[in-house]
Amino acid sequence: MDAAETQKTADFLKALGEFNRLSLVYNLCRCESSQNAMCLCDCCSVDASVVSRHLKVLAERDIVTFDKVGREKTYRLNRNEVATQLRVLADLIENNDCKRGNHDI
Amino acid sequence: MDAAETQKTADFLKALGEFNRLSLVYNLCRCESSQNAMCLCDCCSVDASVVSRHLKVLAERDIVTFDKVGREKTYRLNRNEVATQLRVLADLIENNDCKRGNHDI
DNA sequence: GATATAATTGCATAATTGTGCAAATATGCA
DNA sequence: TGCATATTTGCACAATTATGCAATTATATC
Repeated sequence: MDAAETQKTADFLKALGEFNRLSLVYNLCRCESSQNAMCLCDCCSVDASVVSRHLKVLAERDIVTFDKVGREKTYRLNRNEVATQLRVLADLIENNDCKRGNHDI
Repeated sequence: MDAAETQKTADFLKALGEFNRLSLVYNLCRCESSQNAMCLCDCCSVDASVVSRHLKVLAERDIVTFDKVGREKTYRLNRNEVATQLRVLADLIENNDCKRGNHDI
């Protein structure tokens, strides 16, 4: 587990580990279809600019993906990728194989 | 998913989502036996007081547990609990059941 | 009791992060 | 072109967080 890999995992967890961002993730989780940012604003009582910035952080960590449709951006949760990352970490911790250079995350 | 539950999950992820704390977790992950804080200092190049504070944060979120042995505290990773929390979150996200009041985390 | 080691705490500080507001940008539509 | 809506960005500021150092507490050993 080199430092760069540790940092990357920490960044992923940190992106999820903020109340409003996690609320956005849960909100997207409820939606089958993509949602635009304005719609997502409803779930947290913060300014649209704040939602924009939080979504940017989530996108940087590949937690969400967006499509640009006209003047809107529609976001969707990368369910499988996020779930996989969490499970790989869970396995790593539970199976005591941190000592192996596990870079499959 | 009420706000308190969301906050709790965010706090758990935030505790893991910091480089030195995650390094401590990986370090404990490698150890079968408990490790005292001084030993853990070796894995991150920060002051002992910083390690002490990080371990406190991890303990507050039940990520690690400690025993007091003489003047030392020996820490161990709560492997199963941490892995379970991560997997519950993974399932929640993957299975699109955020809408249910899943409080089993 | 004196001394050494482990760990914590108080304090100051630097760095990061979250936030709101106003302005700017981008796009759609009349 | 002019206006409305969606989103981002610049800026300032508040809040939080990470950190190191020095002092303190707790405990073991001489």
